[in-house]
Amino acid sequence: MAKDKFKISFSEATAAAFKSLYADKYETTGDNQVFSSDFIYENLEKPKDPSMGRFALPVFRFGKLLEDKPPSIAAKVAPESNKFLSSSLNGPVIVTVEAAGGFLNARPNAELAASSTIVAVLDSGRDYGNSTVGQQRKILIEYSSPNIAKPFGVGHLRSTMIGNSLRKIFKALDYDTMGINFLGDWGTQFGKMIVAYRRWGSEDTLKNNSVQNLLDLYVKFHETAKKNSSLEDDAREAFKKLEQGEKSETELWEKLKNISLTEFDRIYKILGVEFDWITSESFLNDKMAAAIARLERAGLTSVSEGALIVDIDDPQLPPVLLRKADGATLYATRDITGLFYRWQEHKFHQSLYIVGSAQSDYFKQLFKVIELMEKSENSDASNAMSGKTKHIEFGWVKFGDKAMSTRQGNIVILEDVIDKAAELARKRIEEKNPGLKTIEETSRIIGTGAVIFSQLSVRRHKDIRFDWDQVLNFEGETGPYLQYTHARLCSLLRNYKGTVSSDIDYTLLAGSEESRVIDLLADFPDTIEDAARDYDPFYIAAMLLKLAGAFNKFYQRKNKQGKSDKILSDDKELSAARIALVKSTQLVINKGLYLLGLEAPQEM
RNA sequence: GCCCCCGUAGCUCAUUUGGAUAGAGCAUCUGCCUUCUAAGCAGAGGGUAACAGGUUCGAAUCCUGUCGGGGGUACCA
Repeated sequence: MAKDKFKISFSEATAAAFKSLYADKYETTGDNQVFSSDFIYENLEKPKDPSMGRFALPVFRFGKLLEDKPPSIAAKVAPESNKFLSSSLNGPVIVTVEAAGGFLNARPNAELAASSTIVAVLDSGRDYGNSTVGQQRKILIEYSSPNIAKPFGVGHLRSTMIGNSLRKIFKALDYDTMGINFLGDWGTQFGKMIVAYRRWGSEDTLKNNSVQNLLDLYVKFHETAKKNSSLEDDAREAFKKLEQGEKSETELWEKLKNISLTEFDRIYKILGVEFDWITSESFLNDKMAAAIARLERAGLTSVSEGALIVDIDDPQLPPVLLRKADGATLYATRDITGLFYRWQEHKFHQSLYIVGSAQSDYFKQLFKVIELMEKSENSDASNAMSGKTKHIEFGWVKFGDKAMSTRQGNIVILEDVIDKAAELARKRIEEKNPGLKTIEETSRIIGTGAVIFSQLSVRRHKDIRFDWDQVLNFEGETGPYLQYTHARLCSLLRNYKGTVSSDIDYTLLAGSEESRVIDLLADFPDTIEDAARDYDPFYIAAMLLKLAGAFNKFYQRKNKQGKSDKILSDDKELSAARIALVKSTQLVINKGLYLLGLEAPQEM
């Protein structure tokens, strides 16, 4: 993480202040705790209320060490810190410290903060916020991974958008990222589809609106199977034949698969989602035997009730099935095989699975198998995939009160949602900006923006309730609000006649509204790293909302006469300074939206 | 039964490794466009953070228990 010069100055001055005020304690403690500037730097926090300062050091925990009361410590240290801060430099004081209860609140010199931030943003442009921490280490990210022969529902959206965003985030941090779409095109479900198609389907089923028809078949299968359990046996039988390469099953499967692939491709284009590798379960068909053999060699397998299993020696988790009693493989078999393959091909630093939390036990099992196997093989840690795989889980997308379930037909088709949102956006544009030439494209950008953002604006582990009214609302904490702010920034830049430059009078940007915007711009690089650390794009979404809010507040600020205090005016110096802030904000919102997977319209 | 996750304003959610007076948005109400995009801004009301204990200088956050919701629990993926 790039060190912040304001925080460094504060930490050094404050460590010096502690040393001089508590010299006796320093003698016994040495350069540790509050007497170490590094320690102070590491323990800085962000004040809850931004008006209290940009960063803060809580001193409560040092009460015992210093044998003093926290408010008293803060009250003594603050002036001493300020003394060091002003004496150590010839130039202006770059940070001022203020005691507030048990906190030392620090505020960078507004003018210096403005200049260092804006220079950094304008110099880096689109690269602002990027870093080199990844050092080109390889990260595999598996996301989306829908099942073929089912429509792309809102339930798949969460994995898709989190993964798509993480891929961009890790790329920005100089990781060598690889986005993988692991399509579910194998397994008993295709036995089900084959059985259902033979019973109720026809050539017509595959023609018009065919994915919807496939869903109807799938739902009908499960309805019927409730009453007639022999259907499930038929499905298993059909899948077994497919796995053995029987011609008629294979041909039908190919048809179902092609319909879905075309469909998914279209959806991903609409969403702007990209992958580096689109693969599928059937790709692993000829590699599973070797994978099973490897586990057998490692002495992990046994036969139980006719099935080939790995007992993972955990009372809380069931064994992993590799082969069913009828000889057919399971999802776990293919996942393990796929992992072997990915390791062999890519020797990844990390491999992430963006999959719902319902599967958390499953991934525990999976990773345990790998761990046991490598232990048994005596792999040395540097050449082991164990410990490098991670299940990035997220909450369910609920519809009504229930989880969305394809089997029960309780599913909202993603494209319906996007179409509705885009339609609504179009109406808004027709009312408000009827001259807009790119109305078609722009309404689509806004519609998808609303839908995508709804998935990323809640922390990953939480369940999301899918609510039409909420998704179709474009006001407040929404994607369209960010896009609107971006369009507004672009509009200002179009209206400005001069050239945007960071060579401006920074004293003109020292107001509290400007400072708030600048603080948030300065936080952006850390926010990207936070998002990467927790594998959660939410941090970026939340920060952008704050930034947009702070900017809009500045934009609509009124002057003393109660008139709006315009960004652009006859005052050339002032306009030049403000437009530099506008450009910086526009760049960061644009980049942030990009990292989330939203497009940023110039006009709307 | 056992295991995991969740419970914060009427609703949807923040509060990053425990920190300051628990904050936003939606909805409701009140203001603000003859000049930079009102998809905006300003303001009002709205809280026993499910409940009860515990740890701590300090708990929405950590621990224990209770209640409520969701998920998982070998031949689905």
